[in-house]
Amino acid sequence: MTETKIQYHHGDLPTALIEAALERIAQEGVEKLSLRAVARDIGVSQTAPYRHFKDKTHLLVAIARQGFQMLESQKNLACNDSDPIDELIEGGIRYVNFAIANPERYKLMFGSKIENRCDFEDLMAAGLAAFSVIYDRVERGIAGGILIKEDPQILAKSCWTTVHGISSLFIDGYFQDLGYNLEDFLRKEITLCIRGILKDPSLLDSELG
Amino acid sequence: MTETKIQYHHGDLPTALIEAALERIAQEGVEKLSLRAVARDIGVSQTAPYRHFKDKTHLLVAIARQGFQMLESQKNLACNDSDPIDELIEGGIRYVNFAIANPERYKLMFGSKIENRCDFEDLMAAGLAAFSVIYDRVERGIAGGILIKEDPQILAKSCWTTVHGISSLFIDGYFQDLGYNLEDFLRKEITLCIRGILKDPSLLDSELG
DNA sequence: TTTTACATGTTTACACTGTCAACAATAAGT
DNA sequence: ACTTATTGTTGACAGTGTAAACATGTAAAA
Repeated sequence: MTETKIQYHHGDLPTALIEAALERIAQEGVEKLSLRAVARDIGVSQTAPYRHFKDKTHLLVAIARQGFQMLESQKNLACNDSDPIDELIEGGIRYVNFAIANPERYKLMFGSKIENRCDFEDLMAAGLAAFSVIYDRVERGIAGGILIKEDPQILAKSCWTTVHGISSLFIDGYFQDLGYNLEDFLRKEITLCIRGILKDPSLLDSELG
Repeated sequence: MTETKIQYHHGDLPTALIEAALERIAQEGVEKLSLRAVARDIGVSQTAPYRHFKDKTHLLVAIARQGFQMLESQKNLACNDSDPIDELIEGGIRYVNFAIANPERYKLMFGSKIENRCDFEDLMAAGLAAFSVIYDRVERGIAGGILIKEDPQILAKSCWTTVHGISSLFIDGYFQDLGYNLEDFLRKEITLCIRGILKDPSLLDSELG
């Protein structure tokens, strides 16, 4: 008996807006997203969104923040692996796979579409929370004597740099013709990064040519 | 005797457009750039640009392509250094410095502002030409037995990933509070990357804690 | 229960954008 | 000199983000 009557009050417009925006973003790219079009999709007036989001940017920020939370849980998935090296590598692969599976969302999370992203504290916080998954693992790796004795900030940023760099170059089309199966390519690249921060890099010699 | 008469024909509108656009981009960001505003700056009608660029995107592509050429020459600067390891590290530092010095331009070169960048063959070619500077050095490094015996594509992409990842995270504000002097930070990060592809990583032990 | 206040919608309007079509002035080629 | 191509201009259209004023439901206060 779910009547689909047209009612003045939508019920949950904020989440409806986010979902509709996500659909459009996935379909036609972040760059061409129009707030009015999203409102049209839901069947609501063009200014209705402004009751829930201060402006277009704030809607985008909400979507981006959600993305960081997804990213965080993706990386946490690989946690039950006992080997810290494997843990880092598998987490990295998961990261890049998320980015490639949700390219437009990823662009939104990092690209320049959100102007002055630094002003959105909760967004930055979500980004750093996702980062802290890497940080914690690296810290344990150092404590366990597996990684070199360096500032964990430095090592963790090295890892983040690698997965973000791969994701973003891939999405931008610069890694188009790899000549490799994607999974193999990722594994190699991420392994090289980890090799760089390993106390005994020869541990990974078996993985490389 | 340079008369500043208002003349119907501008003389060199294409480069004037690029320069004015660059100025605006640097000042207020790629995202808010308006073609009409650029035309206004030069004192030309709003549709004049269309005689020289098919549309707004084509102007942006021209600017981005120019950026890749600058990047290429920046990296080539560090070429007279005989030590291939130093060469790679110094080139990398130069890369990131360029990106940080020209953040909005860098965003344009990689961000999603140019839709379907893959369709612009010359743009992609300029990007790959810049990449080939890295590639060549890596190839020599492998031949000289300094880097591990792997597909140079893999190793070169590892380097590119690192410098691009650092640049882009830095520009996006995620590397805000480093706790380090920028130069030191860069050197450490890039050194870690190179360490990962070195046949004998202990060569760089003196550089790290 | 009635009334009042508030949250959530809508309509209208404005300034701005990218870009097209039609027209005008200059420069180049015969 | 006459024609043609190049490079400008004006005017228009559809689309955008968003502010202001107004309308409608809903929840709390009387």
